[in-house]
Amino acid sequence: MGRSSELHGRSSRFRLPRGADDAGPLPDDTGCGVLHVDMDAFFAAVELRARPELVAEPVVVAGASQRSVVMSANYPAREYGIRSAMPVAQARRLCPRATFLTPTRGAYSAVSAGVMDVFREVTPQVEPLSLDEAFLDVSGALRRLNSTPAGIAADIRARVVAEFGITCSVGIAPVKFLAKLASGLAKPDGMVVVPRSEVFDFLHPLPVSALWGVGGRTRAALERAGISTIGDVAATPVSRLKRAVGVAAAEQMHALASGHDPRPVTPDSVEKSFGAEHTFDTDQDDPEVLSRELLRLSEKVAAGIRAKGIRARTVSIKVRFADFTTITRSRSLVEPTDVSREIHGCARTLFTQHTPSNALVRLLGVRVEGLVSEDEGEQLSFTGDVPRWRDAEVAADGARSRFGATAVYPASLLPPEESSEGSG
DNA sequence: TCTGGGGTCCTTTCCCAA
DNA sequence: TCTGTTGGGAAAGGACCC
Repeated sequence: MGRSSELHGRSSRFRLPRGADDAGPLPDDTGCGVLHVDMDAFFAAVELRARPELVAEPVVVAGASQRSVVMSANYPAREYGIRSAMPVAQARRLCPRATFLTPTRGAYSAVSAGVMDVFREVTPQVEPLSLDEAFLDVSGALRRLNSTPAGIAADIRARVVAEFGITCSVGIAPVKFLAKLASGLAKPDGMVVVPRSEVFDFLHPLPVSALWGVGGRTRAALERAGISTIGDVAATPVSRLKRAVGVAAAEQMHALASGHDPRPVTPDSVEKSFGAEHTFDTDQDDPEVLSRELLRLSEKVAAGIRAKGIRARTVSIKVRFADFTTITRSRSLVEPTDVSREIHGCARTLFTQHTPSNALVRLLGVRVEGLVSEDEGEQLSFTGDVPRWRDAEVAADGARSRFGATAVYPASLLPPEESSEGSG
């Protein structure tokens, strides 16, 4: 999703027209071991399976709150200029007759898991990037499947449509970054091969914003230095790039622009952090509301890491004020924890230390970092009540998994009249 | 126009210890 | 003992991605 639209119209000779993958001859894909598969308008496509009458109409998936943004828009909606991450109010102005659907909890994960299983039948070398996209390294599977990368891509596309009723696009290239660019150009419902011999013809006319890691700020900095295409980046000395964008970005950018991307497809990436955040419908300064939200987020984070069997060493909070300025504050614990009472205690301390009591708050977030597996993070220094709190929270996890997410929660999360009656 | 929620990675700054 | 340097880790924030 995202930036493919600005790339379209360029390098279109690399794109296989719809149907070409099972009809005409496939292009030279020798040495193109990496596939990037990306679902087309994923959330909208999943919703439209249940609403086939809307397929040709503009459809937007977005939250119901006034402050929601577009999560996904189908291609008819995109013709009106609607894009993901756009405020819903703006999307309604662009296309008042569009159908706005609220996301179906759980549906996208289920479809995603099924699609990823299809990929893993092709090769174990599958690296999911998000619910709707993944890299596959098929170089080790060619002989076993007696196929080519483009042939495998065509099979995957056919299976995803047949089994899940949604379309996907595939980029096929020698390295990850090129495969990802190629899938963007393939959208919607197509595939693009970047033959090894034509990497520079494909890459160098593209705008710098097509490079991984180049967003609005970096593009502006590059343009100030007179650099606007990927070919310009490749032709610019690294020392000059470093002055424009910093050391790490310059080195990465120059390598990518030269067609180098040493990153392997890695199936087992380790998570670095886990968090939850919430934007209020209206800005809040009520200490009661803010405190309750901080507890809810801490509970959610703690339950999340317990479910994954991990503990966290560092707790951080995020506070966005009414004027959209945002602070993050963090603190490391003596021992890693997965107990919400401890996470909440730390989050509450950070919040009271760093937020003026009358501040209007737009968003609150709780995140944990420094993750270790449960056995690594054995809590030897537990004192007093902590093990009992942990036992209680684990028991609540069990009840929630059997009776639903709202089965058990702290009394302080109940509306005032209920909590005063002591239920919960 | 009015900006979600989930993440990763990098840079800068500060503090502490050697 | 005092001062300066260096290096590492933690914290904070920014940019970016989907």
